[in-house]
Amino acid sequence: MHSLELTDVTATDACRAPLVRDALSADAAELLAHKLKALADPTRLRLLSIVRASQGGEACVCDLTAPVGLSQPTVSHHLKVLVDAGLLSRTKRGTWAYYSLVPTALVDASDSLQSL
Amino acid sequence: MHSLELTDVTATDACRAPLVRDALSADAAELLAHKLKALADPTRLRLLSIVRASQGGEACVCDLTAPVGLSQPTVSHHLKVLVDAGLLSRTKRGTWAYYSLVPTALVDASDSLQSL
DNA sequence: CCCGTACATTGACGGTTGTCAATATTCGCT
DNA sequence: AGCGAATATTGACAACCGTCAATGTACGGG
Repeated sequence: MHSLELTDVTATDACRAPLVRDALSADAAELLAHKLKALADPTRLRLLSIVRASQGGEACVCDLTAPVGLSQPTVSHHLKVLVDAGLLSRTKRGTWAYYSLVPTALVDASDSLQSL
Repeated sequence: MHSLELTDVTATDACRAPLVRDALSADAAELLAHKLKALADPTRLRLLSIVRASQGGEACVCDLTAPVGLSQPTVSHHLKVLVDAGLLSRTKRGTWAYYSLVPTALVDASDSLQSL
């Protein structure tokens, strides 16, 4: 009845801890890391937070430079990074560019983290 | 009775979107960014995932180098980053160093993200 | 006591990143 | 048409980051 006793082995003297369930694939890791990299900067976190806290859930660049205390090109750069990562969306009205949160983006990233 | 009408202003022709609630402080942003920076790397995400998926919730360095395909010093470096960020804990047993997830660390980071 | 094994640390090197000044672009207004 | 304001893009530079080879450290077994 005990035909396949091939399992185990490797156990005794070494470390070899087998996986109980499968881990993140290299591709999935690369993808998630890219999104997290966009979030892993204090300035960008504040920009996201300010946009989220703004009336109507949107803000233009001129609203954002003063609070973070950085030059306009730098702020534009950070906003571009956030847009490219799918966290912010950009709408141009007249001369102004309004940025707002992509609805489920933060929750999605957050979920990916918990189910690592 | 209406002695200080100095407020408002700035409203009409410009963008000036007022904040509905307060945004992340610079200090809080710096703190969260530090933790996210530790997470924002594909190799470190995979290391976390493998540790989590390992039997007993722990793994030693020799279990981790092969799956990620990097040199032992590099893996040790990444593990140190994760420990310093409070995401992993290290226990030495004999010659081996066992790494395991800090219980609520991932959930905490995840919560911080959602309540940006 | 010495050897081998598991892991950490150091030093070096190329690639990436955050920042700004300068410049370009786009749009509304007169 | 032309000007000014809001934003984007470019180029440059210093700082940081991921990686490895080489070396150091600590532990267990003969």
